[in-house]
Amino acid sequence: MLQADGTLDGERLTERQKDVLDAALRLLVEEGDNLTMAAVARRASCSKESLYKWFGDRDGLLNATVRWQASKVRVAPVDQGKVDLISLAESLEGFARDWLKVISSDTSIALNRVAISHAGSGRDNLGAIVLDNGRFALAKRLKPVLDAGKRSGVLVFEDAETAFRTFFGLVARDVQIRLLLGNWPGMTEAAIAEDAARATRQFLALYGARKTQ
Amino acid sequence: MLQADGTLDGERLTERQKDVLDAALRLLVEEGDNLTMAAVARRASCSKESLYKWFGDRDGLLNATVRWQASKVRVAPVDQGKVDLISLAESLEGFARDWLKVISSDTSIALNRVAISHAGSGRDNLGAIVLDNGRFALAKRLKPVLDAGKRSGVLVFEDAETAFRTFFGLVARDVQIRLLLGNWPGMTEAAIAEDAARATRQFLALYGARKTQ
DNA sequence: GCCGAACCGTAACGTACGGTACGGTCTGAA
DNA sequence: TTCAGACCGTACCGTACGTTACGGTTCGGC
Repeated sequence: MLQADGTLDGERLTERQKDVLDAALRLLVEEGDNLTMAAVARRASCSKESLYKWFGDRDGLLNATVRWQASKVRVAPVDQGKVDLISLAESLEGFARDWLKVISSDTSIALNRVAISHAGSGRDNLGAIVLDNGRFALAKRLKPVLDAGKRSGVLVFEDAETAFRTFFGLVARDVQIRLLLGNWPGMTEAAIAEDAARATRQFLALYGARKTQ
Repeated sequence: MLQADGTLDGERLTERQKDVLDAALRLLVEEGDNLTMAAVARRASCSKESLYKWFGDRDGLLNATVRWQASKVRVAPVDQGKVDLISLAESLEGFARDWLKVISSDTSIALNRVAISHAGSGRDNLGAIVLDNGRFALAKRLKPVLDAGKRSGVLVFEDAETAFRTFFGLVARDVQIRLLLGNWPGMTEAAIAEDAARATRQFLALYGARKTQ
């Protein structure tokens, strides 16, 4: 079983269980929400009995799988040393690239799909987990950068939250919803880079102190 | 049965069938994808046999329901007469308000959820239908406005598609994905108006010819 | 009034799948 | 050697639900 408090959860998992969750995750990417307990057991070469012993029930398994993937994506905080405009722009562009790469990845799409499918039905909603480790984690990492830019006079805004959300919108646009709905075969590396650059340029045009360049 | 060609489809439906689809739609909003044929029949006061006769199978019923709702949202094209900046801004703001109202509505959330749940599994993907009548329909209505603004010198851009997508991103930001994932109790009328105004302001700051005001 | 079509309500069928039980195997400790 | 625990594989159970079948009712046309 997995602890219910929403705190750190990568712990308390044996290596075997992690392997099983990896198998479940791969299966989730391939088959979507209509995976069966038997299929997971077969893929992971474990017994259904063990699945139920470890994760309680199907919802528990899905929950653990989502948490397991989330715990893998946790990233290091960024350095706030440099605050000039070009380094800030580079930082923003990096964030944009990373985010686009994440939301266009197979696993992100699969996880968001299953979380959306279960929205408002499962007792513990996967949507909150996905959001916490996706959009909200991004905000938590990006806001210090924005604040640093504001303190150093490179950026000007009053509310960091709305500034972040504007950046978010400029980066993501309609990409995520289209991918979730099955549109678009997938974004190439070049398209991601171009989109990130454009979004950064537009964001600086809106929130940059003065167009020094 | 419903014709398979993706053309206009509000036709070929008797009033009775439309009532049934309305009932199915309400049930879809309430219960999500886990609605049962029996529940639809009970809610619509019709027999399961009729459901199967009219719509083939469960997928067919879902498909018809989505198409039915889509056919109801079809809107009139906008007038392109006025092209000065303030009327253009008003027009954009109206689009933004409408779009925010749509994506935060119960039925839109429910339809997107079921379309996402079935992405890549159902033989006819609901995702395409939802996109065609949502994001793509919006683009088709908005682009003439953007082009008119460009011709009259109020807006300056090279590609209408990317301009539209920027506007889309500025309006929607993280609203839709958060709603689909179960976050946010719902946007108030005031918040929608404020967001629409902000998005329009930002879009004009990026694509307006010169800040005449 | 009679007939067939359309339809309602309900009962029944088949099956996929969540969940459980159980026998067999391995391992590590006493 | 033996015992306990963890685990695999598989068979099994119960049920929900998609799908079909059928008797009864309404209704429009002759």
